[in-house]
Amino acid sequence: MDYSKTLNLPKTEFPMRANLPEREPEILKFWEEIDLYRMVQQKNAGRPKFVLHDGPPYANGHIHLGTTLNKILKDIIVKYNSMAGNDAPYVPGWDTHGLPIEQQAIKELGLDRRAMNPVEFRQKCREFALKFVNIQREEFKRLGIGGKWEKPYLTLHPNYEAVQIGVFAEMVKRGYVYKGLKPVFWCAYCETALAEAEVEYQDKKSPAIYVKFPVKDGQGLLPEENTSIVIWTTTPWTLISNVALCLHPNYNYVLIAQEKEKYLLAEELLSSFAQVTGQQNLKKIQVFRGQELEGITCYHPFLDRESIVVLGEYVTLDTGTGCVHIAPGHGEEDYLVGLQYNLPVLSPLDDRGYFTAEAGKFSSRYYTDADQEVIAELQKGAFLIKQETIQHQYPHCWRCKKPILYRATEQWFASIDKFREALLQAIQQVRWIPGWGRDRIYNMIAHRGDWCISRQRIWGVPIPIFYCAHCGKEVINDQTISHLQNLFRQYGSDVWFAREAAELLPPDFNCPVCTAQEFTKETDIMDVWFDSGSSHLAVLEQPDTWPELHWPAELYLEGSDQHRGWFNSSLTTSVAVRNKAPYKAVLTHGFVVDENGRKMSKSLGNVVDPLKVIKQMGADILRLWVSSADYRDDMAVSPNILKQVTEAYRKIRNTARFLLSNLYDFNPSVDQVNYQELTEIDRWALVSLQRLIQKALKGYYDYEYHVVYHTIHNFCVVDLSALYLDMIKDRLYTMPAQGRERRAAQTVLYKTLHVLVRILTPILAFTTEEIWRYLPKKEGEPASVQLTDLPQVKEDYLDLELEQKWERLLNIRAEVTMVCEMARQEKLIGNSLEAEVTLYTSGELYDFLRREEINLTTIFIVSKVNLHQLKDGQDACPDNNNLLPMEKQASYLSTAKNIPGLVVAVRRTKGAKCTRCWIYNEKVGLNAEHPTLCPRCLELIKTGHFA
RNA sequence: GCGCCUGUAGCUCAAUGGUAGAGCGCUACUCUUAUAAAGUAGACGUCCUUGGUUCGAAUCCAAGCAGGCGCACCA
Repeated sequence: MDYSKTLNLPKTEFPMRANLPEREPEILKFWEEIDLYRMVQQKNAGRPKFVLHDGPPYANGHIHLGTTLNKILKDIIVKYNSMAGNDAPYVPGWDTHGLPIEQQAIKELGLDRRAMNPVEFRQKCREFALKFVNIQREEFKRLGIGGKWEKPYLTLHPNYEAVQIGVFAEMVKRGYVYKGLKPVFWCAYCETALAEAEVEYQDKKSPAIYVKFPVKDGQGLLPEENTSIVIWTTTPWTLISNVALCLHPNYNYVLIAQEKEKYLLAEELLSSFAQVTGQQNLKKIQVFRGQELEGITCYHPFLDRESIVVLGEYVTLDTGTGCVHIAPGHGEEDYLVGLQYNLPVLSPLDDRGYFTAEAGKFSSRYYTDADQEVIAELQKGAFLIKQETIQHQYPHCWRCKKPILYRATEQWFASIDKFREALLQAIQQVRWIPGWGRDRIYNMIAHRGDWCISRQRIWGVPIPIFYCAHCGKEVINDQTISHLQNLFRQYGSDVWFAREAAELLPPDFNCPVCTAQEFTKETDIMDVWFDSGSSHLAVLEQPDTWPELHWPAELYLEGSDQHRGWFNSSLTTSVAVRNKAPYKAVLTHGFVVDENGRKMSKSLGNVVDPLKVIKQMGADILRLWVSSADYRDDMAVSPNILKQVTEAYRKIRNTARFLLSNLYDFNPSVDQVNYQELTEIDRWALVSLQRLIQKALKGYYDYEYHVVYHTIHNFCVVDLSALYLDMIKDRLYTMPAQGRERRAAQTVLYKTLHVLVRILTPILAFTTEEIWRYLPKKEGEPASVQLTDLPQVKEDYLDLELEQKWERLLNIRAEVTMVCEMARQEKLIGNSLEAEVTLYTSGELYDFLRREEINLTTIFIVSKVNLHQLKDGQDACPDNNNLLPMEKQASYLSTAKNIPGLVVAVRRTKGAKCTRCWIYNEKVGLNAEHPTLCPRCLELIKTGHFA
């Protein structure tokens, strides 16, 4: 007879193979059909708000692994909060303005922006940006990210722009904005000022020259005759704008003589100077302290101009001569020194990098071409000591990759100094995770210069300032701004480019200064960092559009590079107009690197494309990867690592599948067994489950998802797969289907899966939904697992005494399985059910085992366990005299090392295998009708009590 | 160059200053009633390096190396 028909073997439709690339889109469709995000919001209405404000990715390409990591982390946080008693809305956003989009639009659409009218050009940029918003939106959704995708925020939305110019105006009102002539990074090719963030450093070859500045007035310290201060520069063209020479106040400068000439330079650089220039026989005449020489004047070598000696701490001695030529119009530090000494700022260059008439004989030359002319000019006057070519790192435009220059132009600035203290104080009110983020942004703010807000570009939000055509005064006030805001809300910022100034001002508007009625408008637009930096007001505080949000946000979460970026610009605008940070906490993550810790780059060939991973393995694999590692550090990814993640995924999935397959006939509403009626093994499983909940919830709470991952994975592998599930198989398969014993095990399986599926939901969004569909439901349970709440620890299940006892039992079990393995190696047994185990022990341990005796075969999963008490004084050393005669032939192991006082002996059981339950029993064969059954199975079959 | 962070088994992570652990992967074995599953066992570590503090250092300190991020690469 085939007794397997009388067993309750596992059964489920839940597929073992995930086939995520095909299954996930189905689930996505389901979520859309039921409008899951809205349902989650409804479920959480009235709960405490947890607003995670989305940092807007830039809409100019497909998503990459960095944005994937960021968005998945955000989604885990939002899903966790949504299931942990909070109302956690998520409004995604995009950064849609700026130079990169302009340039890509130009390139991809073949536009000539000079030939187009600005409104038309902006339309193309908008289309380009919106195209990628749509692409990225679908890509993010595919990752399982939940949010208000149908109503995201875009920095190009009319209302957003209106709020943004309001922020700017408020800053003007508070006196934080000024127009200044200041050197900024300038790209002559792109014809615009660049933000610091838009600059990258690359190798460049430059001429390096040593130049003589003849002393005009040595102030009694330096002789004037044939005496020069020697400077070194790698940008000869900037000499045209030279107005000073800078020395370090505390360095020694030496006056040396070579033949008739005398040179002044830093003492420490004398030898390198001699070497480079090939000058020999240099005689030291006198040594000065830099600060002594302040105020000495020199002749400009080829212009009719004086150059004065000034002092600066920033002068270094690594290259050059320790004497730095100063052109305040062409360098940040030059400019600062210039301010200190009230030096003129010369910057005779136009937007395209050509010298203006102001440059005299150099006018209309391209600035780099002027290098040679300057050198020629120096040679002509014998002011050039030496020329060489050096390779150094030089700032380049991040878009066109061309070298850039420093150029003083009229720009609008935010004066950080005016509210730096407030910024620093606001930083102290924020929780920075990890803690070092605070120091990082604090130091950054403490040292940053003024914020250059202007960009000489088209695709952005205009700086909303008018100029009186009569008196030239700039005009911006509540009246003009609120009028403009209305226009922006109606027409978007395009209106600024489409209309003349008069059509942008309130009717009959007069200049507040001179009452004139004619105006021009500012042509600069704002830095895109001002766009995204205004999002906290343009999004969080717009109840008409997003009533679910509030200001300030509970959390910002971005990569650690955003300390200088979005965290910074958002803080700046927020403190400027609200005196407070826009976020209560800031969490940062590291960057994606390869398995060797190197950054991803095309040239290294180590780039992992998330879209490919989704196609090949599924989004849940990416989500599990994000959860698997500690993101506060850099996150490594490689095919090998993804493979490992996939293995873990399979284990989790298959564990869930096994639980499901044993719940096929279980109705939680009627079949659950009371705690009091559970076996000890079951209760122990529930203790383990509580430990899982504890650890996982703490991991979520602490933003440590790798702890959650490891805890869950470990639980599946050890507590369930290796222990509990293995131990209860007999009960599940062979005992009466509806009997208390089997229902007890099923009760635990059910509770376990119900916990597992929920506690995994923030991470494995798709798979948990799939599991949820198969899970036996009680009435009233929601259609999506995301509409449930996370499990809580049930204190009643935390039986500490039981837990301790089981720790001991499992240690003994480990010992037994090891001895079984030895027996197996010796081909004494195969399946552990072929083993009969004898435990030799005494004293307390014997008493302990005696009390647990009935459970031991189940725990060890063997057919028989004998307990043998050693006599007093006998120890449990592997002394054959201690063993029963039959065990002398058996495989055995002393375990004095691991479990003192215990010897485990294993032999092949004498009984025969019951063909129903596979347990070996000496009484198999006694019944003629069922000669292959053990007494237990016989009883069940005879009474028909197995269904 | 400067600042911050990181550096434990092939991988992902643990380890109040007290004999370095887990899981995965790998190898071998077992099972065939979770089966493109499941169980058991085994091997695998100069805890980045070098100094120092300490009775004792993966852990504290210093220097260095490697990687990441940021600042600056100036003249």
